[in-house]
Amino acid sequence: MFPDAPESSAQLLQGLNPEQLAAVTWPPQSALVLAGAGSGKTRVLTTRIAWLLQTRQAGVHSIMAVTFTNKAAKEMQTRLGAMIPVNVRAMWLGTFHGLCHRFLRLHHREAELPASFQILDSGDQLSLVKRLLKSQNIAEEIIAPRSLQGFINAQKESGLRADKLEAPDPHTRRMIECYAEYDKICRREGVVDFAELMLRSYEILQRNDILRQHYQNRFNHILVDEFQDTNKLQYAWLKLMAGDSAAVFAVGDDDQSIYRFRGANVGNMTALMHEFGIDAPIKLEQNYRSVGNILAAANAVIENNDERLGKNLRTDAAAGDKIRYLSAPSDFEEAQFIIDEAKSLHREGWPLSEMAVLYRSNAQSRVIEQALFRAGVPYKIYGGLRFYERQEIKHALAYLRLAVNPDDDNALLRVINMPPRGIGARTIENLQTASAEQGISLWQAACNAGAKAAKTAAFVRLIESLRNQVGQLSLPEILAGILKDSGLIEYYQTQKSDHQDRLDNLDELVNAAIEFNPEESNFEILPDNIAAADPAFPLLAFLSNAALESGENQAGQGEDAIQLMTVHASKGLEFNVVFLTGMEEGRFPSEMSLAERGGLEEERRLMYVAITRARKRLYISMAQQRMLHGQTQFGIVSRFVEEIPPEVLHYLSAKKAAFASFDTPKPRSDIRAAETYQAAKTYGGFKIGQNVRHPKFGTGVIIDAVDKGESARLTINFGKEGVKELDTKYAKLEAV
DNA sequence: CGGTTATCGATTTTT
DNA sequence: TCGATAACCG
Repeated sequence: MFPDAPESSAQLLQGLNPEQLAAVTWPPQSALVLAGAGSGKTRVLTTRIAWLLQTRQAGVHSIMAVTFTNKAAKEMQTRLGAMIPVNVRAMWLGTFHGLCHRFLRLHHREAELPASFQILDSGDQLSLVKRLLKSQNIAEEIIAPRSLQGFINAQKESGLRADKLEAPDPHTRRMIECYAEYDKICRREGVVDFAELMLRSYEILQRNDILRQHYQNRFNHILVDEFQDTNKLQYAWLKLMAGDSAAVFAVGDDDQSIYRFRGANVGNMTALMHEFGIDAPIKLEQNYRSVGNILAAANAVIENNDERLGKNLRTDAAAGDKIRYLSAPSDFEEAQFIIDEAKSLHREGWPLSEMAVLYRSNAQSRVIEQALFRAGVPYKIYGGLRFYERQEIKHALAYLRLAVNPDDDNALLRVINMPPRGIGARTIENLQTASAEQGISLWQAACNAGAKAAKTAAFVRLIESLRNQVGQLSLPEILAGILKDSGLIEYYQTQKSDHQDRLDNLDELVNAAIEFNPEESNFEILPDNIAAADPAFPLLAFLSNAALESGENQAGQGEDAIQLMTVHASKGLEFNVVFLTGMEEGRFPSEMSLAERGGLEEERRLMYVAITRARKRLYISMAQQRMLHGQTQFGIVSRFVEEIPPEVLHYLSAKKAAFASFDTPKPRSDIRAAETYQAAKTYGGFKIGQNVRHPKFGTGVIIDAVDKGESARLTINFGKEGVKELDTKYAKLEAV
């Protein structure tokens, strides 16, 4: 089946540098590959799999490859397919959650789950939590739904069930009780949240010797991408899957660990080394992406972090352009600058799609977006609400879920009165009381109540007839049918606003159903897979897919547009031109992160990620004045900019611009002009928003002032030195 | 029941 | 500022 092994494997390894070659052809032992940004990480990972297969050291069935995102999994799959003729689908290649899902479908009996179990996405999870709090009569002020949701997920991701938890205080005790109740509801309704997919799989492996041994025998090679992002539970799961014999080949970069806030544990990297007998990591330090000056900046910034495994990127590329830095008078002018620059680069022939505007938080995108819109420059924003999160899509899917499992209370509540069919809060409350009293699902309660309540009975009939179609009609037929029969389409047609978008999305959903191929989903198609024989199989597969896939694989591609996204969202991407915006103390590094232990270092890693996205040209900008949350905020330049060696920076009219704006404030064309003017009042010769220098504290910005006649009391933000209150009578302040 | 007003709060996010 | 969510009234 394979071409002659030695020859073709030489071809496979062609063009790898010595570090990469060492990693790819590492003996069948565990390894940690420290792969810097742009060092060919994905290539190493995929080539190693291809090499293992081609040299027959491993068969497809004995390899597991894990990623975090569907995108990364898909990319590995395609790249692997291009390298070597192999049935990649037979391999366990996918996301942590995708593989756990597959595992639970295969072993749903051991997992004590119904064959038709459904996956809750975070929105579903939140509504379940809210429902639970209401039923327990716990006010939102006592326990916020989101905090309970976070609590439950955090516990699950540490591998802890409610009965294992100890309460240090009464408040936590209530949370633990809610956690226990939450799991009970999930079991009753046959639903599983994201963290549960992992935890349940882990527990089965732990408790079931036969299964554990089966998988430990099966997988000889476990390859993990973005290992620095794994959480405690994922690491424990990997350990169980690996057992004593499998070689874990983990690729990651501790300098790009930016997801601690959602449970990622960089400590897993050193833990892996200790527990899997790895003496030293393999370092990939040759960077193939960025020009010298950009790399120098990245290295210089990240060197300020203490807790590192140690790694320094190098490149053969020329120094290239210097990093262009602009201190703009306002967010408005910062945006304008970016647009002018992007337009001129575009005229020079750079595609817009090769330019990215990065910001720390989503709220910062608005100014830039508006400016782009006015200038007529096409742009694409990442990170809006996803296709499968839209309400009309969730409504439609809820009907499908009821078709598969009517006991899914979440789904029932979502659509029992959507479109409005006269079943109001009162009726629903009655159903909920009945369900709680008799320990039955809302659906069963609705069936019982049918005789008395005509409207409820009509809904029950609607769902019944839907259920009868399962196995009779095809998935798209069922979907299109229920959209019509339920009145959902008609409802949106009669709505005044944003109806067309929603109708288009529903059409899109039907299209997705037509094109959906269950065999390509997360299910492993095996002759003995009971799920695959179920008449509801296409529906189940489609729904699982919708929950696990964000669904913006091909959305809006084609047009040449500037890419707007948060720094987080940019991880893993690269662009010829990057505009790194909003580089102000308090925004980046974010004020909130400074309060957390290790927060500053994580922000710095984020900065490192941002810088290393750029191939050829990097712009860094800050706004001395920014409109945020309806208020004008004054800021000074981020300490991270000051960590960049001056010799790789090129200053663009920074100080001139600063003076110009405050000495001669020009009326701005938008409504905010009035507020801009207010900042021009002087206090002891200084103005709010002005930059000043203090002999001891350095440079700062005046954020507030109280006039005291002769002198003034100024509140000044000195960045690293903190916020000080100084009197102009005593403090030696000079304007900058 | 369903639309309208008031209130709150606000990094980062994948599955 | 703006958006989501909750109480409120017709």
